[in-house]
Amino acid sequence: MPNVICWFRQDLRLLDNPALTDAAAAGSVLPVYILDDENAGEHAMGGASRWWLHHSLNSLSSALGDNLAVYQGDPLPILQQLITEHDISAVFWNRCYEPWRIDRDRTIKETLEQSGIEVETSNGSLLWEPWETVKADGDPYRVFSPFFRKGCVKAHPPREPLPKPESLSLIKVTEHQGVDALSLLPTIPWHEQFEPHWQISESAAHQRLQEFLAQGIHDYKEGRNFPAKKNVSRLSPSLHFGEVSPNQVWYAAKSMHSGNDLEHFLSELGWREFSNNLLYFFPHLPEKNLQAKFDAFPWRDDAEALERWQRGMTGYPIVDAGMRELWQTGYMHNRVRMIVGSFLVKNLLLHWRHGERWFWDTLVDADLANNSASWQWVAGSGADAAPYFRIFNPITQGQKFDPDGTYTRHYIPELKDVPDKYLFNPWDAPPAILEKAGVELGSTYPEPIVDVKASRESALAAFQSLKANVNG
DNA sequence: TGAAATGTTGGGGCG
DNA sequence: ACGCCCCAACATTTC
Repeated sequence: MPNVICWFRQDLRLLDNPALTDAAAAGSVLPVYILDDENAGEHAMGGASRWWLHHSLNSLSSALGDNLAVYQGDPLPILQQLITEHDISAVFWNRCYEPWRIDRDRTIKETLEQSGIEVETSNGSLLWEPWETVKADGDPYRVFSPFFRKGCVKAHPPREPLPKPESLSLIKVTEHQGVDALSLLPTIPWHEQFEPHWQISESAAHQRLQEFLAQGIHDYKEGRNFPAKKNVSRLSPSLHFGEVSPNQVWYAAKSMHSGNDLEHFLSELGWREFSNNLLYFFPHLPEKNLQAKFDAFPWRDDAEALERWQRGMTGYPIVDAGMRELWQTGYMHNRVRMIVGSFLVKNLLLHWRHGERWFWDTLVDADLANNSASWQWVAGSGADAAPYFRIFNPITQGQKFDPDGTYTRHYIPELKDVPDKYLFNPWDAPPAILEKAGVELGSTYPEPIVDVKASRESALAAFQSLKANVNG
């Protein structure tokens, strides 16, 4: 049996792992993980993601009998050294789709092949790879619905999940760094509050999936809008790191359900595909407006407002609840992501990149494709984006989607005794009611940072000026 | 995967 | 019985 490497990246699982399956069939497998901050540049993993990765790597290594060889640095020389030391004849990995990884991996593949090493790459992370989903004329889709219906679902069914490799003969390496040496945990114990909210392993991801399919998916279409309800899957971090594959989720959901709730859930997987598709064809998506006319947008520069938004101190309870959920759990419910995003961009008039950067650092599910595509969607500068005039009102959004205040009061305990009627606009409450609730605006909870009505109007004016610039 | 302004309709109170 | 006004409840338009 030849010796081969299985290079784990965003596929930290044993089931439905094409690269691992192929490697196991080819020979004795040296399983490797390499933390690469060198090639990532400004897209190096954020803090919350590193915390997740720390636990996920420990789980994976333990599932491999503590045989995962862990390194840090530029992967090419590390792989070359391993190839020499262990007489490796082939390297297997599942493809990643961030521009910097594509460039890096292309170089690695070419270099290794030139030195006579076999390199085999597979699709382990997407239902449809970007180059499969182009329009008839070869251009990529820019609108979600036709992309998903025609480009994806109609084209061909996703690959069916693979079982765990039948036999897996592992090569033991003792001189690697180990997970702890990667120093993935924050030095300030910010992450300790994450712990109660997450179980991080391949089997935990499957448990989460099964629980969602048994319960949360019922009424998904409506219930997913309510952050206090348990109608969202919360699988995003596991999909990002690959503890579960989209193929496994896709087929498990289809085998158990049908109808509207299923269709809407599958289309959320579709948005993940769409984001990856956009990033692939528009590699500057994380930095540059997809619609160039937004380059002229008169963003404000206001460090204090940004910090109040980050800390959940804007004085708008539904916004602050979301931002505090993010800080405390590494996650935010999707409805609330849209609300806080709209607030940053359209009420505070701060550049969407500030939001993108903050989410990148604080989300356990931070994903370059999803994060940048979604921020551009919110800002209106992206593909198939929310039109610029779609500005969420944080008061009515709160009243609509957290009607009894369960979610908001959980994250904003200082407002827990404010009656529903004033929970989302406490400044309108009669002084006696605030006093009774133990609230003193400006002291126990902030005054609103901006007036929604006025800031909405200046946002519309700003977008209007953009239009004028383009037309003349 | 909006919100606000404006328009329309229809029931009820009232002279 | 009738017109008029008010206003809620929708519907449409506009940003």
